[in-house]
Amino acid sequence: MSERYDAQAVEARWQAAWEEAGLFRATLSGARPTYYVLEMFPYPSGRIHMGHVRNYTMGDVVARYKRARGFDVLHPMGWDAFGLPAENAAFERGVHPAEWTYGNIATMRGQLKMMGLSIDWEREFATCHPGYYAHQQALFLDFFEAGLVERKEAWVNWDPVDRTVLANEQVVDGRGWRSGAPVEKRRLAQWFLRITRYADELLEALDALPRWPDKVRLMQRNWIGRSEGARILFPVEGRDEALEVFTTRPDTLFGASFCALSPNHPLATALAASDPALAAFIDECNLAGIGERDIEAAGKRGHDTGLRVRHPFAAERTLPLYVANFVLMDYGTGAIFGCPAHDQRDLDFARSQGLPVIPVVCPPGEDADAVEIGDVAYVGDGTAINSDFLNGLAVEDAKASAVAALAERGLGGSAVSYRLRDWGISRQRYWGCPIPMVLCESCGVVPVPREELPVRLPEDVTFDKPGNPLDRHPTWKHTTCPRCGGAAVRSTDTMDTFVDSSWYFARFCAARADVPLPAPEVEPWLPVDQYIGGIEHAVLHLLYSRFFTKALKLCGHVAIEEPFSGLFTQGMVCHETYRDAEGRWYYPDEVETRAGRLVAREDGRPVTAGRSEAMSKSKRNTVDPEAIIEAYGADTARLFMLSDSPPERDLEWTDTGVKGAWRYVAAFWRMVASPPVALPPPGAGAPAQGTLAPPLRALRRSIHRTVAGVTEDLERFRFNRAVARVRTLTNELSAIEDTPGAGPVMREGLETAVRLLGPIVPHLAEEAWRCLGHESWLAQEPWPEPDPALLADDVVVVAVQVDGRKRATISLPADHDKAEAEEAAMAEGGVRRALAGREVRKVIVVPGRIVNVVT
RNA sequence: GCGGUCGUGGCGGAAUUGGUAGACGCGCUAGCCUCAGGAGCUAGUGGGGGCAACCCCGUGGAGGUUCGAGUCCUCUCGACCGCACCA
Repeated sequence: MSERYDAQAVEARWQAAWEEAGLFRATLSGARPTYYVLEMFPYPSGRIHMGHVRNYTMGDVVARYKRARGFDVLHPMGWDAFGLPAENAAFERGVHPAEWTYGNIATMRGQLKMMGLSIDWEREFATCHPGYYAHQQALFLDFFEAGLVERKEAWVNWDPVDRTVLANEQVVDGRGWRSGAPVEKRRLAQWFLRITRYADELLEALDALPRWPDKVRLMQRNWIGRSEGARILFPVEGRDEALEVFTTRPDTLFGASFCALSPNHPLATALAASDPALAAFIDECNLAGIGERDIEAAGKRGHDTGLRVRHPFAAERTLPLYVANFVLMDYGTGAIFGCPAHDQRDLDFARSQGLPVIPVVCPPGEDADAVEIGDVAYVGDGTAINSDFLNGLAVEDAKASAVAALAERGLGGSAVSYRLRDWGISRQRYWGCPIPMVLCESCGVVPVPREELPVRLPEDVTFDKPGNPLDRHPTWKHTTCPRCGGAAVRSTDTMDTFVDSSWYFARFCAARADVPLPAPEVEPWLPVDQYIGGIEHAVLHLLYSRFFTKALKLCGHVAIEEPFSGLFTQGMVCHETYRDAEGRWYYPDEVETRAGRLVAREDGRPVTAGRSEAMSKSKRNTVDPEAIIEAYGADTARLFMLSDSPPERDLEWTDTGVKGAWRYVAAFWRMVASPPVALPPPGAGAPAQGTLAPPLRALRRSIHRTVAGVTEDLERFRFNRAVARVRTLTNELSAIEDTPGAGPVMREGLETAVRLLGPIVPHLAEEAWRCLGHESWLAQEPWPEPDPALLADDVVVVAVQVDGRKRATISLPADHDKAEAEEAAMAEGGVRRALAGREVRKVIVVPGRIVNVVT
């Protein structure tokens, strides 16, 4: 008996050998087709987690599989290395963000290498390195020149204690996450990328991404939120201006009973200057929490400006103009007309203000005179009533007529509005890519000359005070204006880290090039053939990358339309949670079972197991990948990651499941190291089917069917099924009898299984390949091809039903006809018994599938 | 509220896409073996009935279409996810 499989030694040996041989270097042979597989690169938080293991295992399976299929494969890795946690570490522990980040990268690189990933490490980069962000600044200038960059005032979350702008996710219950101070809405000058310019393109191109999950495309569609409607002008009484409003329901215009402005609408601001009560109301709205819950709690409130606007279709009709808390400034025009009868929000507001409710759409089949609106607005289809020239028209026709009439009067026309807003990329932080712009008192906004790039982050910064270290650095921001030569200041904003991740996929094609994206190196690889990552990036990262690709194309950097032609979103890795009576969380390795009860390992206090949830530090339900790899080896971890659940679904991490994966690894090794039958030497070729005994013939068919099945499963990302198939084959091989001819079949079976396992458990497979007497790299061996002649059985088993219930199975030649099947079915005892005393009315025969006898 | 996904043994899941439900694995049961290991081997394992051959029930629930439904349709219950005053 051979000794136990020593995963750690085997894995370390092959990892070193692969690296030394440079097997995974991505090269453009020109002769083979290219394939670019990419997993979302990690944030260097400190250590890899199980989500990374799952993500990178899947990507590695694809990379190794495609290599075996004859592709030149690009499979790179890098680091999404800018971001706030590095600054928090600096603030809390006094370590410089760069030092913290590069230290984490070193640790995590080592951990990833332990996984045996077939990555081209020569292309590795970190986005915080000037060699990367220098090019990002150049791209920013290109975008600026192309008119895609804009500096404008925007409402932001301002933390008055930390003196910084906060992202929405850093505002918890209306307070800054670190200072705890109530966040204010402030208007500040910010840098924006004009993603809205591409709103329609980004929307329409979703249809050209068939290899993206429907769910993601739908989420992006909703995020862009295109809606068609009308722009309407309401002349303001006593003022020489008109209020512009966007609506999707111009057909309900005759039901209007008020207009309302957002608290931040310019007209509201202007009116507030001479109306202290209004000013107070607006302040109140801006101070109120920005969370939806807060708004819900506040209810619909408004302040009557005293102004009245004229109805565009009936000059004699005027409507009150309010400022209302529920009107959003960043959607449409920041002002609405309210038709309470057919919009729930307007109805709520109208009821609270005592405004009239005029039904103007009659639901189908109802009497126009009897239409009444209670507490629920009618938003459905119907026929226009109480609407002058629109009366009798269906909703869609009424919309068209209303728009035409508005255009005729010069009081509006059709319009499209989007939920998508321009991308504010300014962050008042240190650890990010500096925005290469200078602000000059006389010249305004001036780009930094290209020869001065990169604008480097200063290293001598302090984090002991709140606010932006770049802004308070003694010298860094002071510079001269590139245009007039006068004193000027640099923009002290850095870029949102989503900018960094919006083009890294392209940079991997030419990671060290001295221009951002040299076409000869970049074009053969792009777009990414298969992108893999978490669903949490369904909108932002993936939408920004799509926008960036269009912008890069506009500026001549790439020729592609879309960054990722295939996208796969994997599920999360979950684990049970453990808490004691006081609500304290415990890590899985801090609890154990004693006398059938879960207790804390340390003090034996009882612990209850809660539901399985996504692994997170806060719930302490994480399992450290490195510990698993040290205990069982990377192959076991990889196998488990793939085998227990479909990849798009959440995976429940269980210790027993991991042990099961380990058992398979060890058992497979045992079978290869000491096979149950003697193997002929390698290279003898496939055994001749005709000479074999029936069980060996069947086994060979099974081998070739497994190849076909696993191939299809891998192509379709059904890794769990692929694993199940190889396990089935392994079970069959281990049951082989020592009969004449068994040796060659066993060799064929083992070699096939090893090749099929290559992408999944690469170290075990490589070791087994050598053990079987080969001297080549399994990692470079071609994928097996099934023999088509062996895919079809010569005998098939067909179920026989009587009135739809299975009564027997019959064996038939594979090429049987209907009559044959019917005859065999009728002869079957179970069928005859079930038919006793009944009259056969019909027999349905689907050859190879089923016989159904109907009585 | 709007949009979406999903409900299959004790558990994770499979089912040639309308054709033998429960592959593969975990767990469990019984037995064997042993240099007592993170073992290994054999058999069994949806529920119920029967000595047995077999029979009945069974894919969240209720209907429907069909020779035939886990799969399609309608309603319903439940879980999860995304968006959320988007005019």
